[in-house]
Amino acid sequence: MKEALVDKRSAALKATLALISEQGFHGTPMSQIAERANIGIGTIYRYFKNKEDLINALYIEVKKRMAEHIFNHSFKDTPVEAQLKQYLIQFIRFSIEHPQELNFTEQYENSPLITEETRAEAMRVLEPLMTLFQRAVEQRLLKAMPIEMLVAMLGGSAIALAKLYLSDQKRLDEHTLEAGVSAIWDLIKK
Amino acid sequence: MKEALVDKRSAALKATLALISEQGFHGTPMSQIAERANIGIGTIYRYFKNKEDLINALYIEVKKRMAEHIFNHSFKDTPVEAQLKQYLIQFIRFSIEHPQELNFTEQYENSPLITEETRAEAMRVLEPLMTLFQRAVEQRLLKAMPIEMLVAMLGGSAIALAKLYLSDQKRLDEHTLEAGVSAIWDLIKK
DNA sequence: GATAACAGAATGAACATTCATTCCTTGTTG
DNA sequence: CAACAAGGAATGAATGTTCATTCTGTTATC
Repeated sequence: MKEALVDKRSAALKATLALISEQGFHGTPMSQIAERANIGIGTIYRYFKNKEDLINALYIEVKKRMAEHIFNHSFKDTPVEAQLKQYLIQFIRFSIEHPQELNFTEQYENSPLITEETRAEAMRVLEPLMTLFQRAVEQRLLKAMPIEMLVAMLGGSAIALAKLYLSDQKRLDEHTLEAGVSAIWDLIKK
Repeated sequence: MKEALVDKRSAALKATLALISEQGFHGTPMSQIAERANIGIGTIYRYFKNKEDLINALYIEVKKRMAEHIFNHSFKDTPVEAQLKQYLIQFIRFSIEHPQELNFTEQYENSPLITEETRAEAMRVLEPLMTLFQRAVEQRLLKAMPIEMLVAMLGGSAIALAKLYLSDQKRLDEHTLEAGVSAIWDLIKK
């Protein structure tokens, strides 16, 4: 029965996400994950080598879901500026609609648990964004500085914006969101 | 003997900072902290109620040191734009010269260990920055959006910039730093 | 010699992981 | 079709380790 296999594995991942986003890595024992997922502790070890492996798999999965959302909800072949703004808006929307995901990834990326390899793997799912940046550079739309610097600052401010509207669960209306995204464009545009 | 008291207490804090910034909270047992600080485990408990208290105290101390650096290395009563840019430059300088501090605070701020109260306390040390923002608003220099949003995005991009130059320990020359800071000003300026 | 500082061994709780056992599905045989 | 195997999936109690905290004895200071 293939069904159950997929079921239990993803139940474990789902429980892990919910618990870690609230309690952190070390606040959430495997026993609690099993309980929340309605599976046995041993079952988790059928699908993941150990706790580290579980968390890593979750991280990659979440990153993929995020990237998928962003790129699937944006029209293609739009002028660079409009395209990038769409990406930003979709990223922030996703983050606000999926607080656990943002919480978890931020925790993990800022912890020493994450490996360079995993970081690189996560970078890879953002490839369309990097391609867009290349286009922007070719069209001389961006400030004259190292591209990683522009990407880093853009990412940092977008995440900060999303986090702000998660903590104060102030409503982020469409207009304010657009204003924020425009500001971020000003950050990188020539 | 007040001397030794200060000595051992700060030795504990120093060791905690170094170890946690490399190994994370849960990768660093109290025993290791004691060893590194050349003190007994029991001694740590003379100065801190428990591990949580130790980490919290360290966090506040680091934040204070950071704020002190920023505000002491900036001239006062300068026009808003120049003043803010100075703050940003000093923040990034401090972060690059004190990688452990940035690592540690980022870890802590993104973990569920930190309390709202501690967050508020940390905010308080940045009071001069908030005052400057108020001045900027009065002079209508900033984009028309909630001030917390501007602060958040500014902080996010500055931290991202500092982190970038920590990971790739690429040299961040004066010129590039200025360019980055100028970009961040564009992010918030009207 | 009294008081405070210090040290590190002892304690006990918590936890990740293992593994012997049970359960369930599917296939096989008469 | 009923009875029965076989094999993989699932389980959770048991294990061994790690670690925060406490306790007890020692050393320094006045």
